[in-house]
This record gives sequence, C-alpha cells and structure tokens, in this order.
Amino acid sequence: MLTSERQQVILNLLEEKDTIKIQEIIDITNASESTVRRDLTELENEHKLKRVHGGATVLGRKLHELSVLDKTSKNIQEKKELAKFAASIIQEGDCIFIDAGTTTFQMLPYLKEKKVVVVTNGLTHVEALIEQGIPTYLTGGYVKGKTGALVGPQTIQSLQNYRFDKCFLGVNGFDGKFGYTTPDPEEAAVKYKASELSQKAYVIADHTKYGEVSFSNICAMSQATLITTSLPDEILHELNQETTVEVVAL
Amino acid sequence: MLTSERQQVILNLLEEKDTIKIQEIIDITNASESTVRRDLTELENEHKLKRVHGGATVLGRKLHELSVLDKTSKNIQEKKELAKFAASIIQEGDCIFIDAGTTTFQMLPYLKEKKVVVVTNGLTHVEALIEQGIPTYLTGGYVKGKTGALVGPQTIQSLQNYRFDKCFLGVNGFDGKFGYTTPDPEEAAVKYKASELSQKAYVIADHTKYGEVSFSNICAMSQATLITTSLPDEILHELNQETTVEVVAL
DNA sequence: ATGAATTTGAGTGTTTATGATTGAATTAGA
DNA sequence: TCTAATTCAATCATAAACACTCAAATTCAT
Repeated sequence: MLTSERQQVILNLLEEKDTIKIQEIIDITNASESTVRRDLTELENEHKLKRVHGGATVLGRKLHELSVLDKTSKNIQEKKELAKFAASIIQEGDCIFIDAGTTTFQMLPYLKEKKVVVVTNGLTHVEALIEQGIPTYLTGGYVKGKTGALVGPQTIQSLQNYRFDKCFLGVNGFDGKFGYTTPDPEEAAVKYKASELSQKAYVIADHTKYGEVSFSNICAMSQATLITTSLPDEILHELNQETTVEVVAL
Repeated sequence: MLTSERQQVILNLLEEKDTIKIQEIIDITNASESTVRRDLTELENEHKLKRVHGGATVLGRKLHELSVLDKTSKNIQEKKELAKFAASIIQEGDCIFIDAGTTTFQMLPYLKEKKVVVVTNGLTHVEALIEQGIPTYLTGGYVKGKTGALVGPQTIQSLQNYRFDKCFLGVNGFDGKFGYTTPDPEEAAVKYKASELSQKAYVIADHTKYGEVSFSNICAMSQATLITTSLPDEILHELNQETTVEVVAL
C-alpha cells in the first residue's frame, strides 16, 4: 500500500468517526505500528489532524482559533504592518470588501473610526467588525470548516448584490508571469469576482509570496494594486511594469 | 476508549443535561473513578465545564450568553426538550433550514449523527455545526449585531438557491387568529421565505408564546406544524382546527 | 544491474495514562 | 453538633503508548 494511499485512508476514517485509535489503523492498513505513527506525525505537521495519546482526532474545528492560528511567527507583525497601511487607504464612507484570511483580519482593528460599510466572506471577521459597530454584510455560501471562509457559487451570487469602492484580498502567491494565485479554485473565483466589482482592488501579501505559484489563478498582476513588504529593486522594477506596487517599510 | 474521546462524551452529556454525576460518567464510559476525576479536572482547567461536588455542570456559554441572558434556566430546559423532539423529526439525508435564535440553537447537539445538510441564517449556529462536521451553508445578508442573525433582501435572495425538506423556525408568538408573529419585519420575511421553500415547515415555541402577537406576521398557523409544550385542552382543540400541533411532554 | 535514497518494521528505553488504595475533606442525617 | 456516608485529592505500581535508532526491504535513477 502506498504511503499517500494509507494516509488518505486514515483521513477518511477520521472524517467518519472524528477519532481513531492507532490499533484500528494498524488492523485496517496492515502496516506496522511504527509506520502508522510516522503517518500520524506527518499528517499532524500538515495540519490534517491532531494526534492524541493512543490515536488521533480531527482538528479543533473552533472558528475562533482560526483568526489567530499562526501567531507562532513574528511574521504576524509583518501582517499587522501591511494591514495597517492597507487600512490607511480606506476613506470615510467607503464601501469595501474584505477577503477571508488571517492577513486581512489584521486590518479590522484599524477600521473603527472610518465610517465604512464592510462586506466579507470571512466568518471569523464578523465578530471583530460587529464589536466596532461597523455595518457588516456577509456573503452567503458554503462554510469551509478549516478556514471559516464562505465559498462556492452562492458566494459569487451574493457578491453580485454589491459594488465596492475598494476590495482587499489575501493570496498565496504573486508572480509577474502567473499573476495572483491561491490553492482553492473556489476561493480564487470569489476573490476574482470581488475584484471585478471593485473600483479598485488591493492584494495584501508579504514579500515571501513573490514567485510562489499556487494551483488557481485569481487575476493578472495588473488587475490589482499590490501591497507588500520590501522587495529587491530588480523584482520591484519588473513588477512595476505590470501593476502598481505599494511597499510598506518595516 | 481514547482520553479525548471520553472527554468529548462528557462534554456531549453536559450539552444535553447541563449537569452530570461522576457515577453516571463512570457507568457510561466504563472508566475508573480516578480517570473520570482526572478528566473533569482537565476539562475544568480548559474552561470547558465547572466541577461541583459529586459531578460537573456547564458554565455559561460566552457567545450565547447575551442572547440567553434574560431567560430563566427552566426555560432553557424546556427549549432543550422541544429542540430534542424537533431534531428527532429529522431524517437521514434531509436538507434542512435552521432559523437563527436560541430555541433552534438547542437543536444542534442532536444533529451529529444525522448526516444532514444545514442552511442557516444564524451566525451563532455556524460554530456548533462545523464542530460536528455538518456541511453548512450560510445565507448572505446584513448582520444584525444583537442576535447574530442575517436579515434583509440579500438573505431572502440567498435562500432562493435552496430547497428544503424541512425548516425549523423560532417565533415570538402564535395565535389562532393572527398566526405566527415576530417583532422584526425583516426577520419575519426571512422566516416566511424559508417556510415557502420547505416541503414541511415547523415552528418551535413553548406554550407561553400562545396568544402573543408581535408586530410582524410570518404566516398563518396552517402553514407550519407547531411544536410546543403542554397546552390547555381547549386551546389545543382550537389550534388543531388550524394546523398540526405536536405536544412535547416535559 | 548497481548504488543511492527512501520507506519500512523491529527493538530500545522513556513517557504517559490508568485503576486501586489511602487518608482527608465534604455533605447529609440524627 | 456529632456521626456516618460520600466524595475528594494524592500517591503508587502497572500496563500501554511513546519517540528514537538501526538494519532490512523497497523504490528510484542511471
């Protein structure tokens, strides 16, 4: 049995039962204890499950944890600086779309005094927005458990009800040739539609995302202003031929 | 049985009953007293429950505290019984709409094993649904800060994407003459649309709501089956001429 | 076919979870 | 208030699960 195959079996079992014992996996896969343990360790590192003594369980499906998930790194500080700058672009009375995701989440604390109307597909954003008394509209759609994002055709359709002054999107990669990309095609479609409906579209992504190319294309570089952290001059020049780049100093 | 599994069982039991004795847990889980005590200690440290002499109780739920504030604990117990019955109506594979509100919220713990697809306009419901791995769709719309309900024309439009086997609605009052009513016209419109899109509509309301008439009419009594607590016979006869009434004994 | 890289399973000492036992603390009844 | 019955926290030995290492088996590239 292939490694990836075996690991998929484990994930499928977890989908059904929520928790599983090591011995059960051994019986089903006919692999040794060592192998199963290795699989579990790997899958845990990939955030596909959570190991517990004696087996594994599905990941904590707590939506609250999602918005602050990767506070491990100091790269959260970068995100905050980017978000702060992005928020400074927003003007009194703007109607804006804020994409789901941890980067855009960092913008929310800076919206308080802005008198804006916000539309979002990020479930985790809602609480923070409401707390600040910001009129908030949520798109409809399927709830992606892992990220708390709303996606799918219903989300796209929901968006058509609105027109935005500005939209702020998170991405997994940007590249001069392949444009903005993200792994999930459904999320990419939502981001694209939002950009279409906005007078001006902004993508927020730190410099480590340069050259990264994920599965799904969102749009060309030219179709959205990039807000990023310091890049080497030659890359900056290359990108500047494609689109506007706002560089945030740290 | 896995530690995490056993602890989840304890939490689930608490969901249903609000309090539980150590001996009950021992009987159900077949674990030793020592182990159960350790579990309770851990769960208390994680703020998942509160230990009391002889067992444990739930501790006020953060997110829903606001909306539950004014209700007595006896009302909650009533709601739970009503909700449990309502959930028992649901069949494997059903596509259901669950209205926002505290009454319908009580249904969620009973959905786990049902293999259903849920559409809701209740933001507070989403977390509970996702935690149980239930495929969840959210309607779009304006976020009503006080209740976490989605309302407005966008919500109505979102709903049109779906057809339901059953829908479960909360109301503020029911009356033989004036039908089901609720204070907010926008919420009433959402409820009405949901009932229209369902093969079968259910309204959940305890007997204290009888004779109450709020500002906005949702629909006539005849258009939804009423799930309620014990009513005087004469009232029951009167209502039975209008619609089906399911009475839940306490 | 050959050697390098990867995957696997068994063996190791260590860590963790469990259940029984103890005496102290708490509750309930007289 | 005192006593009896529970319930509790702490300790301990045991058994299970753990991470780690190493050698055998497999896969891969050449």
